[in-house]
Amino acid sequence: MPELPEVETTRKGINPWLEGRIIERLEVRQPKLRWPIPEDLHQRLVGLKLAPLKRRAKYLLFPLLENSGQEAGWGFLWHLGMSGSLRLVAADAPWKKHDHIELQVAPLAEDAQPPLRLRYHDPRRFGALLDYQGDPAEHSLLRKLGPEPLSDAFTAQALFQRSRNRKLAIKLFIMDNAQVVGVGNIYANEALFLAGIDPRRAAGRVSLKRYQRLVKIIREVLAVAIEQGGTTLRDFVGGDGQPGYFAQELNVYGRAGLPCKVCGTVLQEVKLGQRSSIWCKACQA
DNA sequence: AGGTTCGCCTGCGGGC
DNA sequence: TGCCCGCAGGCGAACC
Repeated sequence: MPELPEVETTRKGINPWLEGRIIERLEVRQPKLRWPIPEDLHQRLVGLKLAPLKRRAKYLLFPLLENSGQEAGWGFLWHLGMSGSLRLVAADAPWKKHDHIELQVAPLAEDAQPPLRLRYHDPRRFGALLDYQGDPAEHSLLRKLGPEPLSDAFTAQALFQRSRNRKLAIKLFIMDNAQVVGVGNIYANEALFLAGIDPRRAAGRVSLKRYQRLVKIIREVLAVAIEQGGTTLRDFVGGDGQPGYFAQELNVYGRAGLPCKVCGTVLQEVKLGQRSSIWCKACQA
């Protein structure tokens, strides 16, 4: 499932092929994603120009410009859900099962390559494609989001303060988008292992010192994953390469019942908020 | 308001 | 080989 590093890698990978181009066509074969794709979106998009793609949390943002280069005052956002991927394909690429959407842009004069199209593939259809008006940060889906994990606004101090008296498990606390965005199940498990914190521990019972360590680790893990994403997911053009997991070594995720890579103790598993949580009872407390 | 559960989906693996 | 079932999971919505 795309976590923040995959979304960021996608943004970097597809932006060079889209930025500055005029939208010629949006083909929606399956409008039923998590929310229906607005019916008239395809009509309203044609003729507008794509500004540089942005990202907020796991949302890809596509701000729009008038042909003149002036801001259009709106744009669209794209969430990949659990199984979504965006790839650039040749114009004659056959539609595969679960290919739902294609965006076609006009090439720039200086584009050497034949025009490519952005194809959205999403078997489980938990993704979303919606328009936003004005400032995307004001959109209802983005408005209440916490800080970006790689920004200065993400601090141990804030996490510590906001967690006081909270009984919620620390793992669920750091997965709460209001505290920090982009920490999905995989990274929550991995970060807590690296920080030596039991995922079940009440967020309010985690010391400032441990939050400092945790914040540092979340930053490092995500930064490394984005770097590696640049390697493993470099090819966004052609091919069949469904973006997979990061090359990064996983210590606990998917390893319940296997020995801890550090101490050999059998890794435990428990459900927290319906998501599997794996930890080492010897290394994490 | 904090905390918990549901529901949207398809692919996959296990049991028979 | 095929069928049924349970499970996975981001995250907003609905609930207590």
